Amino acid sequence: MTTIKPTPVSTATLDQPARAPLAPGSVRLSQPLVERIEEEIVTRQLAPGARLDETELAQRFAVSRTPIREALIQLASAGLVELRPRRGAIVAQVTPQQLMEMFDVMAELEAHCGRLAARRSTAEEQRELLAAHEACADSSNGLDPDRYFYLNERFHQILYRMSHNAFLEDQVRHLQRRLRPYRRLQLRVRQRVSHSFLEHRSIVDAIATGNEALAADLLRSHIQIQGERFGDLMASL
Amino acid sequence: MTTIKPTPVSTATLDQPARAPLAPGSVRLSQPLVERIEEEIVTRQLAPGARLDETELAQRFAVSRTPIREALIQLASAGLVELRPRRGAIVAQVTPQQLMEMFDVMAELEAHCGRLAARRSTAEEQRELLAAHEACADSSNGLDPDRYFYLNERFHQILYRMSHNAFLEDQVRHLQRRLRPYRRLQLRVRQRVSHSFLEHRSIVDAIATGNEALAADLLRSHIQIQGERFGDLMASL
DNA sequence: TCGTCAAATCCTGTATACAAGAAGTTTGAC
DNA sequence: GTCAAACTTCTTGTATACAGGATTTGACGA
Repeated sequence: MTTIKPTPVSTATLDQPARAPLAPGSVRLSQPLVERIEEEIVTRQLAPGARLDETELAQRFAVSRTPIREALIQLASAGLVELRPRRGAIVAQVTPQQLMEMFDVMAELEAHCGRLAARRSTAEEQRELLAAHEACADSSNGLDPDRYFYLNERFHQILYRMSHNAFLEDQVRHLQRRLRPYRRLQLRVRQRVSHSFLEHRSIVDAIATGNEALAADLLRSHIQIQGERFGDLMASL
Repeated sequence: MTTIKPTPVSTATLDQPARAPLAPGSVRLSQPLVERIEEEIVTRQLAPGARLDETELAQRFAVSRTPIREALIQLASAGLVELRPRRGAIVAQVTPQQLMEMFDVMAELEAHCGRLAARRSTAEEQRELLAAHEACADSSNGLDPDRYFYLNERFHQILYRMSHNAFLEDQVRHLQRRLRPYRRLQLRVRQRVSHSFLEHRSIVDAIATGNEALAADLLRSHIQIQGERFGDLMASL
């Protein structure tokens, strides 16, 4: 796995990335509906544990039960919904334990992205990453965490692409999305935004200088902080 | 992430593991049907690129199109099937490039399992792993690769559990299943079985002595070999 | 002979109907 | 008054019907 991918040129936007054809969970089928429900789960409009009545959802979204069921199955596959046979669907309840486990895997995957990015990324991509980092500067004072959250997500997504491993990119993006509400809360912890911004700087440098081990370690720590400082996070819920 | 999980006691069998409630893709809904189709895909009865006609499948499995559709959506979420809107489903075509990418991620995840196992596993679990390794001995001469394949899978699954990270265990098991047909082929490469067996021995030792870095490195190499020596594998197709 | 266009056919996506199981309620007995 | 059992109601899981888009087939023209 040391060869450089021939065609790193991706025209995908960050909001609608060109996914690999095998992208897990990227079922392009009545996608708007899935995304609408997903949005309500991610934003906590539909709280964890809430029952997802098929008939009720069907009425609310003005469709029949069939597409609702199919959407719920997709969301269950993504881990956002729990399907209890013959007893209906509920919004998945994530325990602190599970959350820590997920952050742990996330840290490992991002670390690997960093390692591969340091090994394979082009100068052009590195400039792009730096630009994304610098774009965060204005909102790194912690006054507008939502804006920083968005730009931070952008920064990481560029990093994923730089791994030149579309499968890895897809897996880590899925996890990023799934952890979204918790990452968002995390940024409200005191000083987290400014620290995050500083850490990004070192990450950019490590990748630019091709320091694979350092890039991996920095990214692992960068993500793990969110998992370890977990008391703060749970307290803010 | 250095704390040890309090309850490592798992009564799950290897064939039907007790999955975490958030287990991605573990939608327990008409599961037999999903598994039957999955089996045909994994065993190449349904070859990559083959059209999956809903009506035809419905007739063949003696159900209506509805459960078939729901099964296909689940399989698409798992990456085994590609759903092309309004144009039907086909068995996912995995390019060598994608396969290498998947093996790369697999190597990283298994390496992390090894690291965590070295850190957290109990003496009891380590004995279990050793037993699973020793059970491979009889079929490590390469004369019965299918039997070794099964025992090898068992060995790795015990390892996953030893990470004490149910989410990681689930993710890596999914990938293991998805790469199954290719791993199977890999074992037919000359000397691979005997080498694999020897590598397991070092892995067991590294974990037993709590050497996290070594366990991770050994496992990474152990898996990467399968991805890297891919030329041999493709030639055998 | 090959390419193009059109009609017919097929298949998917969605709605709806129905049956079976789960949950909730009421009634009866102790 | 409390507990249990049976009944009612609700919800899920599956079958089926139908509409609209995709594909295929056939004919016509270059």
